[in-house]
Amino acid sequence: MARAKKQSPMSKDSLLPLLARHVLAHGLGQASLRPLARAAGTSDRMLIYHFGSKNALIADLLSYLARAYAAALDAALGSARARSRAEVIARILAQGEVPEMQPYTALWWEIVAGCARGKPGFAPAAQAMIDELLDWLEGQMPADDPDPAGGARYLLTLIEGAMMLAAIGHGASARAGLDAGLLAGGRVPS
Amino acid sequence: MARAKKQSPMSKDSLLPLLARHVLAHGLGQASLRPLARAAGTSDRMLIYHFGSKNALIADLLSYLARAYAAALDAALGSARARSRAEVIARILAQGEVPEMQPYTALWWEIVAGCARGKPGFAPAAQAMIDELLDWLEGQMPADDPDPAGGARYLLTLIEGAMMLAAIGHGASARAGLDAGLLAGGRVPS
DNA sequence: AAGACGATGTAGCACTCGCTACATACTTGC
DNA sequence: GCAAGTATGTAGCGAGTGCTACATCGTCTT
Repeated sequence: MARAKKQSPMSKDSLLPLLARHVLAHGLGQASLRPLARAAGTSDRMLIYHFGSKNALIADLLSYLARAYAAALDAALGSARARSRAEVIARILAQGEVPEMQPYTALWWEIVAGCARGKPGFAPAAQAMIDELLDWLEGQMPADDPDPAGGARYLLTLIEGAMMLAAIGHGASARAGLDAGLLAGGRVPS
Repeated sequence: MARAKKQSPMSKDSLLPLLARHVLAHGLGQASLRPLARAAGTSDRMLIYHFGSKNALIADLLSYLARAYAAALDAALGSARARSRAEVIARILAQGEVPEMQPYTALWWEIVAGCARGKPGFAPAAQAMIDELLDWLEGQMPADDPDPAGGARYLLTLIEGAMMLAAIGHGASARAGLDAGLLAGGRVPS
């Protein structure tokens, strides 16, 4: 009755971390079966065997990556409230510089592009990752913020815009925009 | 001396619009030589002949698309100043709904993903498109805006963040964020 | 012990990829 | 008219794609 059967040393659960490591390093565009299999120490045959098809593998992988991203966020970010919205932004943008987060940001735009083209499995993963970030933002909002929920979404919008501009080499515009929007204080016209 | 030689009916200039139409419809991911050639009424052989390599073709194509995007923006957008920053955002987001602009937004995220992976030719095209949008935004800023340049960059950041959230199906968060950020008027904490 | 069954390797299929070699037009300069 | 060069078609190469057929190996049940 002891269910402690040796079990195969290879399963979805043991494969996914290795596959994730590979796509974080090399991107989803290069994620074809044979390179993935090599990275996981197995064969394309086995990947199909375990996941059924490449599409299913990618969907499982994205879902795993969303969970891994959540774990990385939890591990790397504090949960103390900030004193101002500007400080919330500063914290998350500083976080974007941390080396272990950069593969996620590189991968992120491939996921967004996949969403825009309607690829299956992409939208749920993207939404899960944004949900996670939004949760963290809400927890960071200053205690005296007049609208923590709306403010968190406002900051989320700014953050993602700034990350996109940074990705294409327009980071200076993003910084100027954040300064103009956040540091203008009460003088921001509607 | 009459330079009106018949000239070949096929050249980069005549091919690029047809190639652009194809990638706008089907995405950069499906942009391999044979489908592109079919869309342009020629052969892969001829594409290589005219552009030298696929990389060069993509680079030329992205540069052409950036110019086409600028032309589409000019044609579709007015140049009258808005009365408020919120109105500027409303105009550009309404523009995003216009059918002839949607292929560009779908393509946009593939370009961003290419930038994030350092693909050659992607960053200049992305920067050109953002420069164009930024120019238009600066021209739209209200006459009484205290900081038109910074404000335009601020709005650009918000717009791109909102478009990204919309692309992944998180448009509601983006709308809530814009409302919280722009409609709060002078009560926005810094 | 025998058979069933899950796990894995090997080989390969039909296809697409970017690109090239070669042959052939067609136009142009003399 | 003829050589030269430019433009185009055909065929194919070697590599990579997702995926499958088949054989095998090992464990587990009975």
